[in-house]
Amino acid sequence: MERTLPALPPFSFSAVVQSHGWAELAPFSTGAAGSLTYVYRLDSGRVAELRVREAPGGIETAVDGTVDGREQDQVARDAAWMFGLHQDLSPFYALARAEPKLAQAEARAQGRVLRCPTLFEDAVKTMLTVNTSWAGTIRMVAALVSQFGDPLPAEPTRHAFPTPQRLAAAGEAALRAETRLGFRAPSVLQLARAAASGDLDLESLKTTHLPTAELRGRLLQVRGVGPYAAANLLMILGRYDCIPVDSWALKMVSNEWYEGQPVGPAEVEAAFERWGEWKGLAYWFWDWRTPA
DNA sequence: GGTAGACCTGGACGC
DNA sequence: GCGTCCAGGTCTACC
Repeated sequence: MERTLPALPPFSFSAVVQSHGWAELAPFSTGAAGSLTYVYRLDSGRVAELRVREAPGGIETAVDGTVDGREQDQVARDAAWMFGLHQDLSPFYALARAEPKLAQAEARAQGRVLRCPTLFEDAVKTMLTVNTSWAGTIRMVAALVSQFGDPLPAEPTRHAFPTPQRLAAAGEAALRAETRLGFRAPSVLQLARAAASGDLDLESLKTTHLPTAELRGRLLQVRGVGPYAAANLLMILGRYDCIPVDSWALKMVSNEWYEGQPVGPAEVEAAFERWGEWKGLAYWFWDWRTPA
């Protein structure tokens, strides 16, 4: 089944896919002609491959197999969320036009970041970016998906992202020894158990009207989510008041404004303070000087 | 409130 | 091939 979904302009399919490294993490993969595929577990329990590619003014989605009306609605809803089709970033572009380092943002339709269908999946993946190399994150996510995700019937070597219930049932020992999550295993397990039991309704945070500070506070209550991870999840939720300060951010800000001298999170915050509620986007899409 | 050290893995490096 | 060192963000104990 194929379907075209419109996006609020300006929109660029490739800008979303390339917005951060999420497209490199299972069960995403890049397909022919720049399309994006995602092994997808529908609410019905059926596992299918979702293929997304650019279409005039938006995206075209395709799902294999017979898709009933309820599944069609779910695919449209989730694809719109994943690509931020309804996001209005015009206030950010209005500010960015006056900043040479962001002057190309509107023309390139930069601003949307690729999301997973569920905040649970985004949260687990964010936890697995913590204190490791990007190669390590790719490895851990791939292991998690292949060991605990439901297989794609047409291609059983590919799997969907595991459900909270499936991960909750996995023991910490398995997550450490087999999936090699290391010290992140208890955090992932605790998050999965809270989501599976209903104690933590992560998905409701996608539509909450809570002030960002309060939302950030809730995210920080999750074990394994510190300032960096909370800011990253807030970006995914469309809240840009915080900057996900990691070692890369410290290095880039040091190079951009402090001639390579060591800086801390306070200097990173100060550098983008004037961007207010668009701070995170200004940081994310800044045209950084290449380190010497 | 601020700081130091542990957590865990994989990769780089030296021998 | 083996051992050592390092990068990476969060948590906890301690001051």
